[in-house]
Order: sequence, then structure tokens, then C-alpha cells
Amino acid sequence: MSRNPEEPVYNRIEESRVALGLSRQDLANKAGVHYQTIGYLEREEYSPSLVLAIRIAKSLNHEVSELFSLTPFKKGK
Amino acid sequence: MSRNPEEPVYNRIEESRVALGLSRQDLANKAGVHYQTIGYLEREEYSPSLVLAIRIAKSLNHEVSELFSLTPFKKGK
DNA sequence: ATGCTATGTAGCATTAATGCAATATATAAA
DNA sequence: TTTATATATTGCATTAATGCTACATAGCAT
Repeated sequence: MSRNPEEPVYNRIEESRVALGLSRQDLANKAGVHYQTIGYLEREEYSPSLVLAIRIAKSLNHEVSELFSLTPFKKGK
Repeated sequence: MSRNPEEPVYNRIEESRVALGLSRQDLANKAGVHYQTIGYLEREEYSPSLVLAIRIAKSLNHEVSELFSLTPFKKGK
């Protein structure tokens, strides 16, 4: 089996990032990753490693569980 | 750069697993992974994907942030 | 002694996550 | 118009995370 076989992880990265007035590049810098990576994550093209998830959560002043979920987030908050 | 270049993730998987009286195989079954994977994680030989971290946390009735951390956990609770 | 369970170790194969470069588009500002 | 910023898209290379198999060891039963 592969690592995450068609097992998506939903997230609210873009929502939180925009709320803080940050560009993807800004967030990428804070999290220490490539800015394209943020794009891939926001489009949910793949799910991050735990390390990255923790770094992003920290960069956005959120708990991992507030930003990422195995089940879809409800619209609006 | 690689994915998690020498960036360890500390965890309390073994502690929590034993507290629940589960074997690695038991936890592996609940989390849907190979039992060796649990071993690797407990020995902190590598850090899990976010999906796996969430599944393990759920299997152990814990929050991701309670089980995993970028900084070492203090001894005893 | 035999068997079973739990664990460690080692090796190999697969693939997703990430980096990075290039190009394209849209928008806003100068 | 030109410039700069933000984003999307594509493609390629690297490597860590995971699966799986096999073997070894130790403990605890029987």
C-alpha cells in the first residue's frame, strides 16, 4: 500500500492565511517551506507531513486540529 | 531539500498505548497501518504523515498536540 | 522443550511529499 | 505601457514514510 491511499485531509489554511493578511509566500517563509507547497496544500492536492502541519498551525496561531481534519469542514467558521 | 531534514517529532505513543493495555499490533490494527510502523514511530526513527498522526491520536483517545510535539516531552506526564 | 506473543532489526520496493524552475494569467500600481 | 505581486500549472528530481518479509531474541506460558 502507499502512504496515504486516497485519504484526503481537509484544511482551512487559505481561510486562516487570508484572515491574517498573509500571502502564500509569507506563510511559506514562516513555515520554512516552498511557496508552491502552500498552494498544493490549500488546493488539497496532497496532505502534509506532521512536521509541516505543526509548523503551519504554529505560523497561523492555530491548533493542528483546528486547521486540519479527516472530515470536511463546515462552511463559514 | 528533503521532506523533514533532521527535523524530529517527539511523541508519547508508547506511553499512551501501554496505558491502554494495547500491543503495537493492536494499535496498528486500530490505526490501519503495519505494526512495524508503530515500532518505528515509537522509536522516533521517523515522523508520521499528518493522516497517520490523526488516526493514531484518535485510536489512543488523544489530541494530536497531546501525542506529538516538535519539542521533547517532559518526563512523567 | 515447545509454543506463543511482543518486540527489534535489516533489507527491499513503492509512492507521496517536497523542492525547484519555468511559464502563464490576472490584477493593481506606477 | 510597464512593472510587480499573487496565483496556477506543469514537469522533473530527491527522499522519507510506509508496507512487507524474514529472522532473532526474550518472556511467559504449557
